[in-house]
Order: sequence, then structure tokens, then C-alpha cells
Amino acid sequence: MGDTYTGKPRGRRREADRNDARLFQAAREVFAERGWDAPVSEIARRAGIGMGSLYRRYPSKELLAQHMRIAGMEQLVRQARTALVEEPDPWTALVRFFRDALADQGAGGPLLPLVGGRLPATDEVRAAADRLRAALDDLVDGAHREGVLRTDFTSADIPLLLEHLTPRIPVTSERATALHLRYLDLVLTGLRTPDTGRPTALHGPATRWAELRELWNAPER
Amino acid sequence: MGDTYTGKPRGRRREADRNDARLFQAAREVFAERGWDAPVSEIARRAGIGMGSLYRRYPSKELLAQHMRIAGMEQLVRQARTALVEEPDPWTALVRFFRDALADQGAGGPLLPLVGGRLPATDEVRAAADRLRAALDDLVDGAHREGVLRTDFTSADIPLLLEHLTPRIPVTSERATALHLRYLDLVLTGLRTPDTGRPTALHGPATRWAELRELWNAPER
DNA sequence: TTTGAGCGGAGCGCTCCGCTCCGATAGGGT
DNA sequence: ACCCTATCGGAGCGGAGCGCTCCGCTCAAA
Repeated sequence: MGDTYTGKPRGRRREADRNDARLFQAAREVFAERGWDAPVSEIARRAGIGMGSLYRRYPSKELLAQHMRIAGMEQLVRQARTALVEEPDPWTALVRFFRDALADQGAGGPLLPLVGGRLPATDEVRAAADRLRAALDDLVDGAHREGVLRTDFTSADIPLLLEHLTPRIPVTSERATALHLRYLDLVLTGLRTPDTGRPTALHGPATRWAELRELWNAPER
Repeated sequence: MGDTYTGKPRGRRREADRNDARLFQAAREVFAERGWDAPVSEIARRAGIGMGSLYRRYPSKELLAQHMRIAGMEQLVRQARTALVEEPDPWTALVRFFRDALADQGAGGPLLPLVGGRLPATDEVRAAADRLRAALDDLVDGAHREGVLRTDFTSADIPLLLEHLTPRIPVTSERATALHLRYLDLVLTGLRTPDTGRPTALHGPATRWAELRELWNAPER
């Protein structure tokens, strides 16, 4: 199991690797479109592989979904880090991050909410969530220090805001992404601290990470 | 069928009327929570009536859903008209409308998106949609004339924005409403034309009503 | 007391899903 | 060239859950 092979994979091994990549992309898309209720057969069909091969790779639908969920979180972490490194200005970094995260909608979306609330929390999931929190904290803290982001906006708002910006809409993916970016522009204006005066406070108590944990994991089992 | 009865209803008739009201409210809630996929039995259960009574009133799930869909549109029309009449300022009217529409989330939500895209368009649905468009046009035109609403925002954006502001979230209804209002505040800031300078243009082409028709009705049959 | 319109809910028939199983396929060793 | 076997694809199984029907029961009206 843990053995690594050297050299370029050929033959059946090459096919297995290609299947793996196709499977991953297909699962991304299908889970993003239909959430947990997406049928496994649809994932196999879109990946162009058989059910047998899929179930050899992932012994159950739940394990597949957990894997995709973690991958989705890790992608957000990567996008947050990239934005922080490549954009000098904290505000631009935040905007860049939101755009990147939403643009990936066409490629399958953040995947966070899609399987949320129904799957049990594993150690791996918890660890990924912690890393995500750390990355988003960096993003938000930077903007707060600069004074360009309203102070009553927290890092826990980001995942929920992303979920609000990408609802399930049965429209061609391209147009959907355009609409998401359109409404993102509205939200970004609201997020930015105005140059003069201070913004009116947001309604209600701030979102907390504890809430997200409850939202993302199965309530009991 | 068209016969009206006079005086206070008593006995079985009274029970039928009460059932009707309960059924309506239950259908609102359940469709709002789970969309078209909501099982009819759940609606009957929550209304406290039997399947037989439900199916006497509505011969099929589809007819029930169409009825709720029209009722949802009519409620939005009512809220738009109320906001226009009771609020002297066009901007305040717009804000009031958004708040009212979202606050009803606890009572079942706008219901527009929930059955959207799967049901065929009937004449009644088309008529209700036309009335909704007229009401929203009044709201938006008023704000545009006053110069307080960004010009690249159209009345067709409103239903989509409402849908964006109320995604399906498995959280207690009270907290969900609070979150919706929280993010509405962000969006409202973005909608308002700033006192100084002009706002940066939104990404992408404006939303059109023709798009909504495609989104709300079954593609073919 | 009789009656029947209206009620509630058990269950029928069906669809659709997760998953298993097995014949087909095609590298790789000899 | 030949088998061997790891891997593949997909037909089909078992069961869950749905829309809807049907029927025995209730209770107001006569």
C-alpha cells in the first residue's frame, strides 16, 4: 500500500492514474451541482469509468464525499495563501481570494457546503477545517490591521458568504459564474470600510466558527 | 363549486376551513425547507391532517406546488406595494421590501426558487409573474429616478438576489433569518449610489426577465 | 338512531439509489 | 506467442422512500 513506484507509469497503472484524476474532477462537478444527493453512478458516468473501478478506489460514497470535502477546504487554503503572497495590498488580497474561490464554481465550486451537515467529523476533516480557519484569519486580520475591512466582519463569515454567493441555480455554469461575480461586487462594496465616516453596524451577532462546525458536521450518530 | 355559503361555518365545514389554513402554512414551510423534493406526507403530517384530506383539496403534488408558487409571488407583490405606499422615501421603500421579504423566511420564504425550473408554466403563473415584474419595476424605477440606486441594477436582479440571500441552510430558522439580514446589510451598502463619485460598474451583463422565465419554468415537456 | 360526507392513515406500486458481482480486457512475465 | 492475473465496466440486486389510493371510522345533521 505505502510502496512508491519510480519512473513514468505505463499500461494499466497509467490508466488507473488517469481514472483517478477523472474521477476526482467528476466528483467535484457532480457534488457541486447536486450536493450529497448526487447519485454515485452519475459520477462514474461522467468520469467515463465503471462502478467497479470507482468502488475499488473509494469503498463507499461517504468516504468519497469526505475526501472531496477535505480537498475543497485545502483548495480554499491554497487560494487564500496565494492571494496573500501575490497581492501586496490586504484589501486586494481579500478581493482576489473571493474572485478565485467563486471562479472555481465552474470547476466544481468550494464543495464545502455541499456535503455539509450530513457527514460525521473525522480527525482529518477537523484538521483541514483548522488549517482553513488559520488561512482565513490571516486574510481578515491583514485587512483589519489596514483598516479597510469593516470590523464586525469575521473570518467565520467568509465560508457562509461564499455559500450565499453560490446557491444551487439550474443555469448554465458560465452564466451562473457571471451572476455570482455580479453579486460579489455588491457585497465587496459593503465590506469595504468607507473613506469617510464609519459604516453602520451589521444586523445581528457575528458569525462564529463554532457555528460552522455544527453546520458542517452531522449532528449526532 | 362556485357556491358561497353565508354565516359562520360550523362543524365539518369549520374543520375543513381550519385544515385549509393549516395545510397552506405547512406547505409553505416544508416546500421552503426542502424544495420540490419535500415529501407530501411531511406536509400532511405537519399540517396535522391526513393524506386523504390533502389529496381531496389538491389532486396532485404538482397542483399544490403551483398554488404555493403563485401565492409566493403574490405575497412579494403585496410586500412591494406596501413598501411603496407606507415608505415615503424610494430608498427606504426598497430596503423595507428586502427586509420584509427575507423576514418571511421564517414563515416559509419567498417560495419562488424552491419550485423553480421543474414545473410547467401555466397561464396563472405567467400572470402572477407579470404582476410581480410590474410591482418590482415600480420599486426600482422610483429609486432610479431619485438617483439613490445604482443604474446597472434592474428589477430582474431582485428575485435572483433574494434567492442568493436565502440559500438552503440547515440551521434553526431564527438564526438563519438573522444571518440573511446580516448579509443583506452588506448588499444594501453595495446597492446604494454613494454620495460622492459614482460606483464602479458591476461585472457582467444585467439580469433580464427572460432569464428568470427560463429559470422558473420547466424547460420542455 | 340513522346516515353519509368528510376525515386520517396504512399500504400499494413504482422509481431510484448504493453497492456487489462477474465476465471481458489487456499488460507483463516467461 | 502464450497464459496469467490485476484491473476494468456495467448489469442487476436489495431496499429505501416516494406519490397516491383506498377504506374503515367519525361525527354533525336530520
